[in-house]
Parts: sequence; C-alpha cells; structure tokens
Amino acid sequence: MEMKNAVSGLSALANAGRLSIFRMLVQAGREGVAAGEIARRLDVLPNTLSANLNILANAGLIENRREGRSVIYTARYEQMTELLEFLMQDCCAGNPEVCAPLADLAIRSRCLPEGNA
Amino acid sequence: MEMKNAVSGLSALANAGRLSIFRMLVQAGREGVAAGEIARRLDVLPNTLSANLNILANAGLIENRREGRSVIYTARYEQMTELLEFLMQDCCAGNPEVCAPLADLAIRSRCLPEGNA
DNA sequence: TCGATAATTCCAAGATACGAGAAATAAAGA
DNA sequence: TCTTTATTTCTCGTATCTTGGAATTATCGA
Repeated sequence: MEMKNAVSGLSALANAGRLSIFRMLVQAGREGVAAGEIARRLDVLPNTLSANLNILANAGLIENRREGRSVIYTARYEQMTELLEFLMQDCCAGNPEVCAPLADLAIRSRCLPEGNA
Repeated sequence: MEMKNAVSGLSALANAGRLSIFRMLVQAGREGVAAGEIARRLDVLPNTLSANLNILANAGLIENRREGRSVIYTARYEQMTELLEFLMQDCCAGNPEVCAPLADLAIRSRCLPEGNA
C-alpha cells in the first residue's frame, strides 16, 4: 500500500461517526448492513451518514450493493488488512517480542488456521 | 480502548508527515530516533516536526526521553496494538476466514512464538 | 559566561473538514 | 401515475488543522 492510500484510509477512520460505521460493518461480515439500518442504530442524520459512507468508500474501506430500495454496505477486509500491514511493516525487525501481542490477538480471534493456535 | 482514544490515535496517524514519523519509530525499535535526526531524514522544519511529535505523543503513540541536547522518540507498541485490536475487534465473529490474512501477516513477520508458525 | 546546537512554543493565515437544512433522485407499491 | 420509503446531493456557516516565521528554552563545550 502507498502512503497516499494509507493516509486516506486513516483519515476516513479518524472520526467517531465513521469509525463506528466501519466497526459495525467489520462485525457484520459479508452480509453487510443497509444505510438506513446504520442510521437507525447510530442515530445519525441520513445526509451526514451518506457523506461519511462516501468518504469510507473513497478510501476503499467499504463497498455497497443495491437491494431494492436499500443500499447495503459491507467492509472491504482486504483493504483493512493492507492498512494494518502498512502500519506494522517491519515492526519486528530484530525484535519479534515487540509485536507478539498482535499475534496473540490473531490467535485469540481464532484467525489462525488449525494447528497454529 | 475507548472510542475517544482510537479516534485520537487515528487522527494522529492521518497525516503523511506524522505517519512517516510513526513508521520510522516503529521500525527503529526501542532504541528510538532523535528529533533532529527525524527532521533530517524526512526533511521537515523543526517546528513542524515538534508540533507533529506532540500530536503523536498526546495520542499515546510515541514517547520520549532526553539524552544530552537531544530528545529521543520511541514508538509505544502497546498503544499501537490496542488500536489495531480496537479496529479488528469481533471481525471474525462467525467467519474466521475473513481475517485470516492478518494472521498470515503475523506469521510472516515472525511475531509468533516458536511452534505457531 | 558566551556561543553554538537542539528542540519547543507562540502566533497568524490559509486550507480543509464537519454537520445540518433543504432539495433531488431511485425504487416499490397502490 | 401518485405516494411513500430510502438514500444521495447541494450548499453554507463554523470549527479545526496545517504550516512557517520568529522568538524562547535547554544543554554542552570553550
């Protein structure tokens, strides 16, 4: 990932409203959540929500599909992974113990294939 | 981690200059880098650098110690880990394969204790 | 103490982001 | 087609961020 994309992604997430949206979508999985449902759950104005969804989408962190009258939003996990990778790149150079807590996190989240946890 | 701290951290990183500083410190390890050296390597004005270091410090992402005339800055890995954890919290609920790439990253970075990679 | 180096603080202006009201567009059903 | 629901676009006042010049503080060596 390039610096420009990383800054764009971090900027998109650097706002309480957008961070809440993104985390909701991350937790929602591939199924996603409709814009209206997000607005209801977070209690935000539809125009504000729409603007924020746009910012997240432009940063490549989310995408959407239309289903009837609703627009369903989903997280782009690949982009999230790339962003995290960009942040911790070479963090372990020479000192594996430094970022061990992150690996623990991966293990606790059961993100590892069988046999690695 | 609370939403407020997460936004503060992401905001601090949502700037090309500060992101470059932070990554440099992440890669530098516990030894850290002096403010002047950072300014030289990134070619930024000392006052701008100082302001940015302050923002990163206030977000809890870096800390410093004085050594003679120099002030050495280091990354706070615990805070970085907490921030990443906040972002991917519950991301795997029901779908472990979704964030498997992140676990791969941890493995590739040799962040895992012996026997887990 | 004086001069040089290292870093920070203060301040102002220009740029950008933010939230909200109002209007517009898209889709579904009567 | 008309109405309702769902979402987006337009616009604008306000708040915040960013940057650079100038001055200030801290440390070391002569």
